[in-house]
Amino acid sequence: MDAAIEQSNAPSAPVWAEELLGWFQTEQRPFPWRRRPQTPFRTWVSEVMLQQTRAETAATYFERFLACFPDVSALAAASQEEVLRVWEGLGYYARARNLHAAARLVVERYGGRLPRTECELRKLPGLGPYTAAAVASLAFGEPVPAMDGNVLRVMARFLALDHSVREAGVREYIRSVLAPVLRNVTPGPFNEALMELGALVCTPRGPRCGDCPLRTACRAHAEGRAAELPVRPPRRRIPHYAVAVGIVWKEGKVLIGRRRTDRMLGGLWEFPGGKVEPGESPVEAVVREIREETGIEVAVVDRLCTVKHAYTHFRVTLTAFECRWEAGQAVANSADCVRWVNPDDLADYPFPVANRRIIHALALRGGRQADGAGTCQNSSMGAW
DNA sequence: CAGACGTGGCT
DNA sequence: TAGCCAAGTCT
Repeated sequence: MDAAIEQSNAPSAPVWAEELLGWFQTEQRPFPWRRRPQTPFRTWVSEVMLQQTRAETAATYFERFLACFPDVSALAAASQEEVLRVWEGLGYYARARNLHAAARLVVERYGGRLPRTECELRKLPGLGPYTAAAVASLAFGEPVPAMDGNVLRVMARFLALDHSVREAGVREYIRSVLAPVLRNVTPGPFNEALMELGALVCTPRGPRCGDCPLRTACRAHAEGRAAELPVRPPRRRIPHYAVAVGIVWKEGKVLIGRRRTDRMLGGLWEFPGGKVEPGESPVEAVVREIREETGIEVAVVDRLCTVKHAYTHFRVTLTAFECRWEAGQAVANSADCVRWVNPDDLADYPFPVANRRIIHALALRGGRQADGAGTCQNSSMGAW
């Protein structure tokens, strides 16, 4: 027909974008952050929780977190420790520390109101390229693409890109494709729809192209290689460490230390201990590590449990020993601070999951370690 | 820019 | 079992 007439119309969204929005309307999952009230704060919290985290996992934490901290003011008024306690088990604890710090900034600098633009949001700690765009578009309707792992994968297939989406140039290209579309759709739902499509249909492995609203426009599908894209870099092998930790008893209390905030698991508490060095037994290691870390002398009384745990870039086998304080005053040589606490109060402190398992084993064992009670009678000690 | 940074689920 | 993966950010 007459192309000139078509061009004279106001720009409209491509057909595939409308198909996507229609699909999202019927197929989206009912997550708590999609229910009312949809405040910017709730959107922000959900986006941070969803970083590198399954939506089902984030959902359970989301409800509890919002019950504890219903708005920016409540979060800003809380202590970092309270926030970490609620975040415990969700991982990537820098997210919680940054979220808390950002809430305080919002109260101090923005009168308790979240900034409304991607550009301003980007200045807050914990809001990177993705989250700033996500909050700006979902909460405030700014027409900017929110490009998370789902969107990058969907678009790498949609456009049949042969280069890794980790390359900055590839991301910029995808942005250049999406940016004009965003101006002709409702930005929030469109961004959410693209992510939901990646989560439900255009999955990393075994994409369900038969159910995809974009299949007629998808280049990878047309070429029969949706499952082969996007190209992935090879994974590195991760090391495995043996770690020994001590539950050190003194006058009915046990010793814990808080990890420095700039380290892994920063701000969380843990039992003292450390890596078992080559040629060293776990018992020798725990005595040495506790001496180095806290300055006290301990004697190993019993083995409590062994916990295997996989972190992102290494694995550990943790062996926990019950120990008796022998001499010295505990000081924080490597920790942020150390504290003797009643074992019943361990529930009040944020601990990493591996340490929480040790606490669980301690509770199952029952009883208390009386001072001076318990000697190293276990005949299997030599095997440790 | 590559590596650090958690955890649980699935294969 | 061990690896891969899940709505990234920071340095």
